[in-house]
Amino acid sequence: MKPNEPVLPSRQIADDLREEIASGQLPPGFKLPAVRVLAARYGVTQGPVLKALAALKAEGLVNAIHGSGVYVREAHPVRRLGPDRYARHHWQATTVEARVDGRADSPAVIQQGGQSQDVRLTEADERTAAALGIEVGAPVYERARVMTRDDTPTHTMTSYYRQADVEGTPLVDARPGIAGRSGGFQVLTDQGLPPHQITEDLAARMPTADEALLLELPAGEPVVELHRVTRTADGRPIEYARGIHAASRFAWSYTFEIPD
Amino acid sequence: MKPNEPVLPSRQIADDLREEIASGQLPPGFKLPAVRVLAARYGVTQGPVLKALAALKAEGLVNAIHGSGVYVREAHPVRRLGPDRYARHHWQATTVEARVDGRADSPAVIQQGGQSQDVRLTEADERTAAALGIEVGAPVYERARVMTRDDTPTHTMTSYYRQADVEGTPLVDARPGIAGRSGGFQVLTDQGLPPHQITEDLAARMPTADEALLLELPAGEPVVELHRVTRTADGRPIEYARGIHAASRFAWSYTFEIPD
DNA sequence: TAGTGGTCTAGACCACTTC
DNA sequence: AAGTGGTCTAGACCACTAA
Repeated sequence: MKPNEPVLPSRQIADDLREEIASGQLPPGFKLPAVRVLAARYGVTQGPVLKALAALKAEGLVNAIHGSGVYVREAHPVRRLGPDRYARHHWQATTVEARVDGRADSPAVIQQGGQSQDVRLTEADERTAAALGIEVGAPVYERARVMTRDDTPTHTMTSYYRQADVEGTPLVDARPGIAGRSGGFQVLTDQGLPPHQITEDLAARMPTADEALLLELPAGEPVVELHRVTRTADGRPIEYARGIHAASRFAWSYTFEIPD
Repeated sequence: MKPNEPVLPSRQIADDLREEIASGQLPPGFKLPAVRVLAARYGVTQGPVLKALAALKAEGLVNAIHGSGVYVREAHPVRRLGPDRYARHHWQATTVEARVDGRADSPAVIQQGGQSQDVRLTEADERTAAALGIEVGAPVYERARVMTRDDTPTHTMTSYYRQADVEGTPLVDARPGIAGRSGGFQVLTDQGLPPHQITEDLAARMPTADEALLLELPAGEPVVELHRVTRTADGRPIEYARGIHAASRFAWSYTFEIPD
């Protein structure tokens, strides 16, 4: 028993607001009372109120816009990622066309979301080398993408390929729209390296400052780091990719048989 | 260009400490200078220093112990979870014995970690019912466990079974140690319901207050919520489980073939 | 320009740990 | 008892937003 739990104002304020948000009394998009108003209501100074709001921001419940107000956050739909997203019929037929119109929001490209692309030749770091079965420092093509949905970034995905595997293909054409959205698999197939098997490694953590900025993450939103190694039927690695996902926007699903 | 980025003391302090931790200058377990010392060093009051420390705590980099000091957090070893952990040879042979000695730390049971167990008969909620293919409110056995490693809890795992599937088996014996560690699969096999296929759904988020308390999570540590449905070879669901994992202690790995 | 979120000072006070 | 993290007051000030 803790009979004399002291009532911390900042804690009380946070709890009250959390409750009002959960109950729908403060619906998404709703503007909270001003800091000074809340302070007066609870008979405290600004400090504790700001502390309470910081906690709610850390929980991703509210979103403060500087000179404007504090708003209840809109809930984002969760996208469920299963093996189906790699299904052959998604990319098999898709001839890789050169969309050189440059419109980043070209409907054919974005398909429920856009992406930027940045291709460069670089050297394999330790993990990339291990995944692709090459030596550290060997030349690899890096294809960095930032995926967007509803005009806000949802995740990054940076792929690495052995230089020889993709040299001269549309994949290493830096123009935006080229080989977007799984086009990579089609290109590899054209190169005689059809993808067959995928290994995905997942881990969750808090974002670095850079990641939080890039993905426009609210304070207190974790990320999921995903590492993917794609291999041909005979086990040869052809792509290593690592992505950072805003955790609240995704769920992963895997089905497998129990091994012996 | 932002030439005149103002230097916020709290930001500066956090950045400096973060850098010193990353560089190993402040190794894990090391005690940081006292709040008042840092304040004097930077020529500020306690406020900004506490704010900086709050940020580091939120990132999981440091751990404050009240009257004692602020310490650089120890890194825990990461356990990699692949399908192998369900392999038959792990539980097939393991005859389910009744370990009624009551010693929770009996070596045969803990096997690199302990677990508590709590069994009760309850009613299926919506998700459980959907997973097990039964009606909402139907009776199910709930087997709640808290897994421990190095004397600190790492994750919870709560399984649900149709009442008829496990009635009278060691699984529903609440005595600790009974049917621990995957013993559930052996029991189901004995019941003529050998597990064959598993579907796992994962999502990451910040913990609720309850979860943070139960798992002794430091501020700023996310959790991974895992839902598992186990089925027999003919697709009949026999177990639904949901677990909460301390994110920093696990990584998940899945390998699958690209579908058509 | 008025109202907003946000940072900060200077100091008081409390709770906890360590010696 | 001394030192620690942590919350709070009262008020100043700044940066941003909206009308």
